Parts: sequence; structure tokens; C-alpha cells
Amino acid sequence: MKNVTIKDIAKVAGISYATVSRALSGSSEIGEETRERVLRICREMGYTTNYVARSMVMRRTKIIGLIVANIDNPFMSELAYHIEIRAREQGYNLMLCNSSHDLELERQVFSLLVGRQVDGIILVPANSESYENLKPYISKVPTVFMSENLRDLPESYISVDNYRGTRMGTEYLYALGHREILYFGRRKNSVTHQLRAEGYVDACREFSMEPSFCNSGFSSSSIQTGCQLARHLFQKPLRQTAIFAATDSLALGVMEAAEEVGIRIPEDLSLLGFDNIMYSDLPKINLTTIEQPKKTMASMAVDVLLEKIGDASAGYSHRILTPSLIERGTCRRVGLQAKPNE
Amino acid sequence: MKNVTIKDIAKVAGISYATVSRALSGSSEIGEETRERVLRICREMGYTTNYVARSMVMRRTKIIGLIVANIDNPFMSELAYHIEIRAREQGYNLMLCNSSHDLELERQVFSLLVGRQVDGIILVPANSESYENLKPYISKVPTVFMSENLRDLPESYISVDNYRGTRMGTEYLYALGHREILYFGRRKNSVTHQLRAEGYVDACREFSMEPSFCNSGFSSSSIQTGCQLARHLFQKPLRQTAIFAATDSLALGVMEAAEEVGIRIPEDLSLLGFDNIMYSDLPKINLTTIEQPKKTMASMAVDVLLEKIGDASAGYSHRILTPSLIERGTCRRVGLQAKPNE
DNA sequence: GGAATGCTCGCAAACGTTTGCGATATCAAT
DNA sequence: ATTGATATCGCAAACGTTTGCGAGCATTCC
Repeated sequence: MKNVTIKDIAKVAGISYATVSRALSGSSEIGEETRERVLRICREMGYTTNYVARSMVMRRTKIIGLIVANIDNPFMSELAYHIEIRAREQGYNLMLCNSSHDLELERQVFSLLVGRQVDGIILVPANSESYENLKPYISKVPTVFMSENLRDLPESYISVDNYRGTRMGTEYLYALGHREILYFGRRKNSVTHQLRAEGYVDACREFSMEPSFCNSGFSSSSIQTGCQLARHLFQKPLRQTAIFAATDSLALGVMEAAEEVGIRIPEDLSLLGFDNIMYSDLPKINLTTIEQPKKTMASMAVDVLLEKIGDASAGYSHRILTPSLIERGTCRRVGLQAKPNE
Repeated sequence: MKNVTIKDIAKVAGISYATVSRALSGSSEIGEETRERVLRICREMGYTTNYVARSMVMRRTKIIGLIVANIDNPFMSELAYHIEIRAREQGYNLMLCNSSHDLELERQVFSLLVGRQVDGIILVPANSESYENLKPYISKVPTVFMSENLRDLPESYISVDNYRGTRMGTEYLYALGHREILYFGRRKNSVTHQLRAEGYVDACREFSMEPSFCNSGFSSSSIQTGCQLARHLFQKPLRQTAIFAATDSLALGVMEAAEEVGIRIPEDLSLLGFDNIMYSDLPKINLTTIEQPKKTMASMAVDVLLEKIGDASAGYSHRILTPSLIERGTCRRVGLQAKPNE
């Protein structure tokens, strides 16, 4: 039942176990015939290298930790998929943890991962306080932040240009004729949301529209929270002709609430999302949205992380990817109704 | 930069490092005052136990491996979420791998995980050949199979009663007045699909309906494959009044294709799914479906696994959970049209 | 022929823990 | 005072690798 070790191989081969190690590691300090003999014996005896022993002496585990708020969330799981694939390509395995949007838990799993001696950590922060919260631990292991970009963060992060995304989206809605746009679901404790809100506001200013908000007091942006928020919103008639949701999930929640009260999308109300999660593409959903290039972000995150792992003296880098508009069916052109000042 | 070890603590405390270890492990073979002094110093110096060193000597890593086809898939990611939470509660971390529905890759990642010395593996098999494919490796590490239940499998697995699920669903459709039901998207290389198909067939027999199939040649059940299949199906008029999709994802694909050709659901065609993924609950989707108790399955999977890890001599166990019908909006009562034999 | 070089390979330390065993000290009991 | 028991702690081995160093040997060069 005991696994066959390098010493067992050495014994049957009649050589020192150092030589076996060299045969396996592809070292040049070994004769060709002995190498082949060793490899043959390894195959016959079913040897597999013990990574924890190797990690012990090499002082690196070839494991990277991934902390997300919750892996059941189409955005996170898509990211995680591509991260795992990319990491494995580079010889790394993934250790997955859910922070459940809880700062205390996030700290716990983070220090757990450094105890695990992971070579690096990819973190999708719970919220904007994550950095301060993790500061003492972060110096212990290369870390790259994702998605939630913390402004002026002295650590590496990967994200889309959130500001540009909402700006682009707002311009799009303006071009469709909308003059009153509600920004829906802004969270206070998220810099990502902050930036998105700013892009929206600046675009409004540019077109001399009055920005208006429906803020969210929830700690996460799920369909449920979106629905609750929207239900409340729909209790009184809406003067805006379009809703720009901070998140696709929130937009789905808006759809749900709209359905309940009989508001038709896009006939009565245009709806624009952000993220382009997998299900926004469903024809029944067909949500117009701002896309985050998730696969690119994922590969880039592991590449940046590995770079940092390879060169500890390297500084940090911020990679901001450009979002793009995915035009589908939830935004409608509206006639310009006469306004007092026109 | 170097992490503080148990020896560093011993040095400043002026004691042997064995004593430090005992203080940390909560051993009774140590004085109360020294324990407290050691713990204090550990806190001051920021000591964290090195899990790989511990794993080395303890000969267990407290890591469990999770292999799924692809984590971006609402069913898998929901499962993974609850598995990770449950595992961490029990002191285990999760190492995640995607097999991408590929047997060769599945074998690769499996042996990678045993090399990682994981204490056990939870496997959502790529298909029905997975067991044969992994047989030589499986003896090396406690394994529990999930979801894809392999009939007569001499290993532990957790799954719903797929047979009962489709049987229940078919009965439901029959009760709604449907007399011609198409089973959609059966895969050949999946026992889960096999069992679901059997439940459907037996229910048909019971009600003397003629079973009919639209088989899938694809290796996975995604929205895309469902849509392609359904597009082809919808080229000629359908005599059936209801479609029982083998999977919610497939059902979503059917919706997509139906939308394209103008078939209304449920007015023109009733649609029943299986799995109850998160997005089936969206009001725009509102898919009637057979639910798998995913959270229960997840907790049970780690519990069964840990049991097996704790007692190596334990045999295997099969846990079959009962599915339930979630009645939503895609199945419609139909009038019984006069049939020749009535 | 001697030295220098290059190629293989073995020796042993090291990575940071846990733990069985033995040593010492303390204390109560006889 | 001697013994025995008990509590506390140190010593050192062990887990399975990698790797610097040196030994042995053959080859080559002057």
C-alpha cells in the first residue's frame, strides 16, 4: 500500500538514490544507459514523484492559490476555469478557496494558503477593504489582484477599464436617444463599482444629463439582491427610460422584478449590463452588456503572477484591459421626447 | 523574507524545538507556563506552521482533490462551492482540476493529484469509461465518484436517483395530458444518461406511450450542443407535444433553437429539464425541471470521502438521493386529442 | 608519463515538522 | 531516606526529495 519511493528504485537498480533523482530530473550528470535503466524500473514499479517531499527541499510548491468570493457565480467560475487551465500548462496546480464575501474569512483562507506554502495567490477581493485587511499577509507571498481593482494599489492587478466600460455604455444609451439613465446597484465598498459609477457620471456630464443612482446596500451583487432592489425601485413610476446595471447579475435581477410588475424590456425600459456572463447570451435573456475579456484576464493573471514568482525583486504592474460593447436585445432606440430646455 | 520556523521560536524561547511543536499541537506533555510563553512568542514573531513539512512527516496532506469536467458550468460550480466550504470546515483544502471531458486529461490530472499526495479525490467523471480508464490509479487513493453514477461500480459514489427522476418527470408530463414525449439529448457514453433514459422508457411503458429519442453525439451537454441538436430537430414538424431534456443546459439550448424558429414554450411545446441549475430559476427562463439536491450531495461527498480516509479498510458505499420536481412555467396542460385507440 | 579535463556517480546535508524514547526533576507515598 | 510515579522536556530519527561536493575513472593534451 505504501508508495514506492526513490530509494526503492535505487535499491533494485543497485545505485544510490541521488542517481535516481538525477535520472528523473533530466540532469546531465548521468550516463545515458543508467538513465534509461532507471526510467524503465520506475515505469515497471509504478513510481510517481512525491511532490510534497520535492516541495520541501525545493522550497516551492508549484501551487497557486485562488481566492474568490464564491465559485458558484458565472463570472468567477469562468475566470477560475481559464486560470486553472493556464496554470496547469505552466506546471502549477490550483488551490481553491471561497471567501464568501467576508473579510474575516478572506483573511483566514489567505493565511491558510501561505501556511500551505503556495508560490503565489490570485485574489478576487471581497471588497475594497481587502487590501488593508490583508496587508500584513501580502508581503509573505506574491499576489495579484483581479477584477476588483483597487485604485493606487501598490500591488499587481488585472482588470478591465471599468471607467471606460460605463462611459462607453452610457454613450451607447445616449446615442439610442436616452436622456434619463439610472445607474443601478452601485456598492459603496467596491472600487470597481466606484470607477464604473464615475465613468457613468462623466459621460452624463459630457452630454449634460443628470446622473441618478439606485444604490445597493448589499455586500454582493447577485440576482437576488438585484431583484430586491428593483422591486423597491418599481414601486413608484420610473422617469428614466434606461437602466445601466452595475453587473449582469444585477441586470438579471432587474429583469425578474420587471417581469413581476409587467414592465417590458426593452419596450418600456432599456437595460444594459456589465460583465457579459455566460447566461446573458441566452436568447430568452439576450442582455446587451459590456464585456470583460475573461479568458485574457485569466491567462494574464497567472502570467503576471508567475513573473513575480520568478523574480521576487520585480515591482508590481497594473494591466488594464479594454472592455467592449456586446449589442443584444435589451436596449431600444427611443424617440426624443420634447424636453423643457429643448 | 524567509519564513520563521519552529526552530527560530525554539531559539528565542531557549528550549528545544520539539517542545515548541508540542506547545502548538496542544499536546499534554508540556507545562502550562511554557506553552503560553511559546504561543506568545509565536504570535509576536508571526509564526505560521509549514503545512508541507507537516504533511511530510504526518504522511497526509489534508488536501482533497476535486476533478470536474469544467468548473464553468453552473452545476459543477455549485457543487464545487459547497464541497469547498464543507471540506474547509473539516480542515481540508481543495485542489481543483478540469478534465475538459477528456479521458486522457482526466488520467493526467488524477495521477498528478496522487503525486501531490492528496488524501482523497472527489471525481465528477468525464464519462462512463472513466472508471476503467482510472482503474490502476484509483487503488492508490480514496476516491468518491459524483453525479455520473457508474452502475455496479465497486467504488463509493453519490448521485441522485436518475431513474426515478426521469420517471417522475415523465409521469408529470403524462398527468398534464401529454401522450407523445420526446427524450432529448441522450448521450451514449454516460451511465447517468442511460439511467435517465431508462426511467423515461419505463414510465412510457407504464402509460403505454411510445418512447422516442433525440440522441446526442456530443461528449458534453452544453447549451451550444443542445441548440445545435434542436435546430436540426426543428427542421421538420414535431409530432411530440413535450420535450424532456436530459439536462437543464440542453433545455436552454432547446429554448434558444425554439426561439429562432418561432416555436413558443410552453404554448406550442412543453419543456422539462433535469438538474435545476441556478439559471433555470430566472423568470425569463422559468424552466420546470427535476432538481438535484446539490448542497446535500456536496456535503455527503466530502463526508463519505473523509470516512474512507479515516478507515482505509472501509468498503465502498453508494448514496442515492431522491430528486424532486420543481414546477415552473415551461410545461403546459394539454387537451387530450382524440387518438385512434381511444 | 604526468597532469589536466570531463564524465558518472555516491555521500550526506538540508528542507521543517512530529513523535517515540530516554533523561531529569518534582513530589507523594511508604 | 528510598522508592515509585508523574510531569516536563530534550535528543534524534524519520518523512522523500534535491544538490553541492568530492571520489573514481577514462580520456586527452602537452
